[in-house]
Amino acid sequence: MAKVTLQTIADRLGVSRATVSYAFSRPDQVSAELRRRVMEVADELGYAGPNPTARSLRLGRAGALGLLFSETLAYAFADPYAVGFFQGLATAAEDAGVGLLILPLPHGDKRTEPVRNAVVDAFCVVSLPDGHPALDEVLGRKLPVVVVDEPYVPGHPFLGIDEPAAGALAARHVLELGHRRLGVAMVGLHDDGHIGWADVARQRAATFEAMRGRRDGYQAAAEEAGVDWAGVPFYELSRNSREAGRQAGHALLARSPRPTAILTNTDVLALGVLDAAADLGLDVPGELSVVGFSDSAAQDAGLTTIRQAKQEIGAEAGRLLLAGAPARPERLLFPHSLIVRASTAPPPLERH
Amino acid sequence: MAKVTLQTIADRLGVSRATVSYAFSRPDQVSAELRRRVMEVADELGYAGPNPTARSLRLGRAGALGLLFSETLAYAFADPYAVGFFQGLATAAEDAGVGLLILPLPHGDKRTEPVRNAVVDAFCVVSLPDGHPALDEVLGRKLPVVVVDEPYVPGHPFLGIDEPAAGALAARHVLELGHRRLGVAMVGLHDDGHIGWADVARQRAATFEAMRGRRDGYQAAAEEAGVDWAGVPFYELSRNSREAGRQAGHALLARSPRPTAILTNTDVLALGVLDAAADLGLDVPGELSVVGFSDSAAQDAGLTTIRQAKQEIGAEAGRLLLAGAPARPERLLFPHSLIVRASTAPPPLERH
DNA sequence: CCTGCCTCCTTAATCAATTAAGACCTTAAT
DNA sequence: ATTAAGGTCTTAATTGATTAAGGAGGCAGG
Repeated sequence: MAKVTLQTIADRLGVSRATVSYAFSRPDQVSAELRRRVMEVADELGYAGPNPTARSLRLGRAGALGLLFSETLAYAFADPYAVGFFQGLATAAEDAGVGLLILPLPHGDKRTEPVRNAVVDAFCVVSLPDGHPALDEVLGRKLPVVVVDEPYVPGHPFLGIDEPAAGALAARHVLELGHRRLGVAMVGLHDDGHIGWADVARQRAATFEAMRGRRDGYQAAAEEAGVDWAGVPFYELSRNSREAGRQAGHALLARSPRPTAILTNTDVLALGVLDAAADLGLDVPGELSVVGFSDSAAQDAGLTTIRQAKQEIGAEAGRLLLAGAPARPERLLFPHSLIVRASTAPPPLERH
Repeated sequence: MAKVTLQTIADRLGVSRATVSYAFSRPDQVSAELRRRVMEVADELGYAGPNPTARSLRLGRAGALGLLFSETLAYAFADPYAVGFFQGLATAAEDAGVGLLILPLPHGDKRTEPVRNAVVDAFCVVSLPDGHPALDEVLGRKLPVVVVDEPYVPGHPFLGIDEPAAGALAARHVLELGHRRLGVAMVGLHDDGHIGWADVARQRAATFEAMRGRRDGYQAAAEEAGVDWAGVPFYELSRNSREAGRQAGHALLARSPRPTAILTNTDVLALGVLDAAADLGLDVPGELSVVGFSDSAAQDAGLTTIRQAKQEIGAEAGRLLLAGAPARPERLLFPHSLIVRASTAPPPLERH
């Protein structure tokens, strides 16, 4: 079965290729009778319709939006925050009738061919660490780009929240409740797979801008309240999973003196910290307060968290990229808010 | 800024287009010195690299896998079963270095251009109702296709579980515990948005093959145990959400006599039924048993459910499509198993 | 009969690359 | 001096479509 193209059909009918093309894509340009015959022959020969790649080439549009995640896809789909963002973006893509091309970025691997070869009209970059090679590759494509959450790339629209402000809001909440012995569990600061305590220098050196900003907010609020940040135990994770959160929880809760409030930068991590507290028979919020982030998995667990407009961000990213006119390079900050649920309360009274 | 192509660079350097192409894609075919100059000029002119569409056309490979869902994307991402499947497929795509092109299929709309124009090497179709127009469109593309869950398309590989057997397994579990008054809540039977009671005729006429099979399993097990199926209240939903499950739960639990066991075809629905039970102050499993499906959201809630190998199915689908050699059109059934947790128990004793 | 206007179709340029085959020059071996 | 072998670049065919411009024929109106 040789390849069937427009030309094959044209030859069969003794007409020109152009005519066959018109029969498919502009029926009014061709007599009904001939069109019928074209379709008949196409059917007979098993023609698969105008080749989309050739069509794309000629028309100069790919009909797809490229999507880049730092994490492997398997992991990205597991993160409720990412899923929320996806939903928003997908809705925008749907409205525009374009596909969403999800590009894999294998972990350590530096293969960026998928980005170089992606047949897309624009890129949406989500949470790439500072200086990730794929980002250069994307910018090299000279297509419209928006960046979500991180990193900020001058000259392209940026969508996200005011991370330091959001972090400070979370921290201030427990500080205002009276907590002074804080603990922090964070994921997504570095790319190196490190798990364990992180000192202030390492915290500051985080390669992921958004998380770095979030942490800066924690610290600023703590210092504002007179808490010495260097004394705050800070546990770093490499995977955003409930199990990882539990591990961090155990590490933090084993400290003496034990923290009375733990800040986490994802809800999933916070759930794990709650697991750890349960393991130790600690009452939440009586003996321990826990704050999550994103309001992605928090509701059922009664978790206090920071809500961010995931879906709105995704939808707006899609809209910017599909609008036709190139978007102005603005820094668009979306609202966030503190959602107080049942995982935070004033600290237990000190014993004397 | 005019368009920059290989030719632009070639003209600038007074060499042929072929040479420039070689400089980019086969460095060993060109002297180091010339290659350096090519790169220099490319940089200077702001060349974005070989056009992926043209490249795709020439090479005859798109570097992407098309993915089709019946649901809108926003909804698909919200379903934990779908997410699990995604993860498996994404991993396979990642390994092969190809992208995943997610194609939108707007709800009622019959626009199938996205499928016609998708630049992909193969399609993976997931859970399309019988006779969905997009399926014809996909088959018309004459590319490799695998179908997951439904519908079965002769001539193409099919991946899924033995739905009637899995359904029967779920039903048999509660029947063996002694339940005789069953209730059923199902989603994804029809495409018409109907919410409410469904009689046997309507149940049988379901356009989604997998769910139809699952239901057949329920009925077979019930009749095997001597339960009259026509007397089993059957509530149909159009959305797979916790809230929908709650609605179905209330409808079913308001029946007299009240069912002692409720079968649902998704875990999310089952959670909603548990909510309804809680609303009514019913003890689960003391007064009511609930069975979910998929083991996607069941663990934390202690839900008895049927586990299916979501990720494995996704991974295998990817492998089949990316293997190079066309896959044999087999019906691949993956294992499923009953996971008994805390939501099922023998029915309460009858009062006299 | 001539003109103008449709309708239907063809011609040919264009989109932006890849790559087998061949030309040309230099160097090394016989 | 002759031949072979490399290295470097060019020629030209190929991938599969879209579409502006133009031509041929039919038909109506002046």
